[in-house]
Amino acid sequence: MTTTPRTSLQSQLHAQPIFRALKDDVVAGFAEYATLKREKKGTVLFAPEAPNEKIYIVLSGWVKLFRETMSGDEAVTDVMTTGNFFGEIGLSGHDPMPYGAEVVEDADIISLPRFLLAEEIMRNSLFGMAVLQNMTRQRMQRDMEIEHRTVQSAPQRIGCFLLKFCRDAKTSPVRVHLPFDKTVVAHRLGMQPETFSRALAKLREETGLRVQGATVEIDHLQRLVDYTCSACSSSFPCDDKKL
Amino acid sequence: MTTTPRTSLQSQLHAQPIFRALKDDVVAGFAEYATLKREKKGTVLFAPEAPNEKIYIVLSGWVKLFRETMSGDEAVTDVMTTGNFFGEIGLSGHDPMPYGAEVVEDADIISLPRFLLAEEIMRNSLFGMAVLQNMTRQRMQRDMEIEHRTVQSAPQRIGCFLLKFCRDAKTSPVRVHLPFDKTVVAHRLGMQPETFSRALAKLREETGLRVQGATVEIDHLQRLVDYTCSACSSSFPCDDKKL
DNA sequence: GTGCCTCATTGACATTGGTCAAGGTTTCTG
DNA sequence: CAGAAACCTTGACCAATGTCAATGAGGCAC
Repeated sequence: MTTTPRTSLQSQLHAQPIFRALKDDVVAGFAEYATLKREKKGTVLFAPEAPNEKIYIVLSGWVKLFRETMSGDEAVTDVMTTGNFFGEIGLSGHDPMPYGAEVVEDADIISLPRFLLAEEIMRNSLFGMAVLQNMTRQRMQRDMEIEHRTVQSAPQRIGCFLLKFCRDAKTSPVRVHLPFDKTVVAHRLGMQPETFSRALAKLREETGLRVQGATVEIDHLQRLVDYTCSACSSSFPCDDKKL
Repeated sequence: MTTTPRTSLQSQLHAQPIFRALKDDVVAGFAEYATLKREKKGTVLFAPEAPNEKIYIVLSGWVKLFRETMSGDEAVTDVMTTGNFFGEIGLSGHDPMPYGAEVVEDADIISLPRFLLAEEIMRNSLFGMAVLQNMTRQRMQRDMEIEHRTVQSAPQRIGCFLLKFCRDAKTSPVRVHLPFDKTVVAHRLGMQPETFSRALAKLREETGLRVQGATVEIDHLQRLVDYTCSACSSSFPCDDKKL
């Protein structure tokens, strides 16, 4: 709702991982066209199939990317947060977006016209390479996701999800706070909310963690790792760091 | 097994979609380092997690990309054919490959060192953009795949797979020949061979197609489309053309 | 604080797909 | 052509997940 002064916007932009290596004047140029907005939970940034000329950078909060069938079923392909960006830079012209984006937890989001990035990619191949690497990583994450949904059980997928928030903490007990609604987590993991609920209960029995609303306390990290990562190609501190 | 003369290799390279716009001398440079080999079904080009410095271009035949858990379960993320290439250009240095590649139908494959492409990307931003677009398309296909595996039933996924080979043919009846083993198709679609068998039988009842070994005759294309595409975000001639 | 609204859980049941085991078919090889 | 090997299908059974419906809990507005 609020639009911050240019200078602040510029420094926010420059702080972003993808833009960090860019020269000041380039980022300043971006800032000219950029907008920072605070978006509320539930806001749809763009619908699937809608034409869209912008790319979005998440400063805080969470945004889910999803696809939707005609019968109303939805598949969540990713949930983005601080430092992530999305919006199909590679797409030509007015092509419709292959997915939609909805804010699932109040978020600060910068948007800027796609063509600016495209221009800079053509001008600065180092930047182009960085964007390419980011896209490669996204593709790898999708591969991972396909693997998970094929070979992991529902409780294991939840375990895997929880472990992402335990990267640093090597020592149990760890306390994790679910960053968005359980319903969204469920869909993010490719299951129904009811299944999520039951699967979480099973995970609790199986690995001795405790659940209190959106807070999960993991007393025996190793037990969770053993239970979860046995059905995965990579193993625990599985660094799928996003750019 | 056979290594063809440079000149032929060069023209083969130049005929590839990604390289089409490159200058002759650049392609000639690639050809210096490239190798063309005929690979037999069953050959593993590289194992998951193995370090690998090459990228591969498929001239003919089929190659599956897959990930493997420690317990031996496997998830096929894609199956590549004529004109496709793979091999993680974005990856830095000696990083291990996030997937493995196995020939599933005798194939002619060109391989060339990854660094050549990386160099050309830095030199020629138009080429870089082409590679970026290719990677974007790959990411989009993965999104699609995630959607399919989430919202489509097994028979529908098979229907969708068959329809990919009916792009041109607008008029039933259409005859489709499965390009590789049913077992591989099954895993490509995220199901067990047994399930595939039964699901195909169901699809036959449901849409009136006929199956004879690896040959499928679709008498009522529209019926298949109706049955299949109702559970998908895009609809029939769904052009997910790969670069 | 009361009431409403959204989110979460639970139960009962249906459906789908996976697993194990056996038998059939095709293809390759000598 | 015979035999082997790989591939495919089928049956019986089971486990996992989805669906529908009802109930419960937490948070926000007034």
